[in-house]
Amino acid sequence: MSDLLERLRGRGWRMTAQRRVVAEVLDGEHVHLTADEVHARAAAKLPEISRATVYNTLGELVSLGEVVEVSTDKRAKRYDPNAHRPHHHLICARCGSIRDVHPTGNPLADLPASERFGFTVSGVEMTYRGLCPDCAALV
Amino acid sequence: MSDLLERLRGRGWRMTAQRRVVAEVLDGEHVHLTADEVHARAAAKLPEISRATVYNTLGELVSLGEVVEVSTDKRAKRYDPNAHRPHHHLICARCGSIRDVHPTGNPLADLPASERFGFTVSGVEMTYRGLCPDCAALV
DNA sequence: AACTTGACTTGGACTAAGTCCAATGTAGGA
DNA sequence: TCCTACATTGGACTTAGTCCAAGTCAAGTT
Ligand SMILES: [Mn+2]
Ligand SMILES: [Mn+2]
Ligand SMILES: [Zn+2]
Ligand SMILES: [Zn+2]
Repeated sequence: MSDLLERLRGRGWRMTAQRRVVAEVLDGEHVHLTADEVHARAAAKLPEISRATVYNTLGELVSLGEVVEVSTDKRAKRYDPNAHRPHHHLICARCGSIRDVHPTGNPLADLPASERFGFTVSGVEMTYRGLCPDCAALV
Repeated sequence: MSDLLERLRGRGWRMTAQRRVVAEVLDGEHVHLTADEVHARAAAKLPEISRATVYNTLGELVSLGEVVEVSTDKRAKRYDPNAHRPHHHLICARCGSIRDVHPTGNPLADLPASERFGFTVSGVEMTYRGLCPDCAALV
C-alpha cells in the first residue's frame, strides 16, 4: 500500500474517498500524469469524482511537498509523486515518454558568480531530450 | 538595425510590415517575451496587427531556428531571439525575471549510460532557480 | 506602371488547461 | 448521534493557443 497515504494521514489530512483514489493513482516510479489522466484513472475507481476535486487535491499535494509539478513540454503540467528523491528528467522528443534520471556532478557549482547576476541561486532543473528506444527504431 | 531582419530577407522571407515589427520587438539580449507581450509591443508600432499574425510569425521564426521557445513556468511560453548562441536560464522565483546564463561543464557527460534507458540523448536544458537581487532585498 | 498570383493577414470561432465559486455533502471530533 | 468546519461538485469563467474562410498585398513578370 502507498506510504503516501500513511504520510498524509499522519499530517492530519482529512481522508475522503476522492483523496484516496487520487493518491492511489499517483503511486509508483516514473509516474508523470497530467491532471486529466489522473482524473480519468481516478474516475475508473470512483466514477463521480469531479475535475475540480482532482485539481484541488493535486494542488494540495504539491503544497505539502508530496508531489512536484513538471512542465516538460508546452502542454499540460505533469504530476510527479517521486518528490522524496530529487531527480531530473529524460524526455522522448517524439512520443513524450519520460524517465526519472540522476545525473552525476553538481550543476550548481557549474554556474560561476559572474553568471549569477547577483541572484541567490537555490536550485536547478535539468531536462534531457532525445529519442526513446522505440522511437529511435522507427527512424 | 537588427541583423535578424537581414538573415530573414536573405532566406527569401517575404517582408511585410507585420513581420518587420515582430522581428524588431524581438531584438536584444535577455529578451524573453510572451506572445501577448510581443503582440502588445508590436501593436504599439502597427496598431492593426492581429494576434493570429503574431502567433504565425513566432511559429515561423521558431521553425527557422531564429527564435527558441522557453517554457519557464507553467504559464505562457516565452520567445527567445538569442538562438544563435545556445544558453540556459536563471529565473527569479518571485518576479519571474529571466537571465541568459552559460554554465561551465558538460551536462551531457554527466548522464551515465545506466541512466539513459536506451535513449539517444541529444540535448539538455538547464533552468536555474533563485531570487533576483531586487526580490532578495524584499525579504 | 499595371498585372498576377501565391503567400500573408485578419477577426472570430473554437479548444485545452486550469481557476473560481456558491451550494451541497460529509469526516471525524464531541 | 449531532455538529460543523472542511471537502466536493457542476458549471461558469479565464487564459493561452489553434484554426479557418475571406480579404489583402509583396514581389516577380510583362
Ligand atoms: Mn520524475
Ligand atoms: Mn534566453
Ligand atoms: Zn519515444
Ligand atoms: Zn525577482
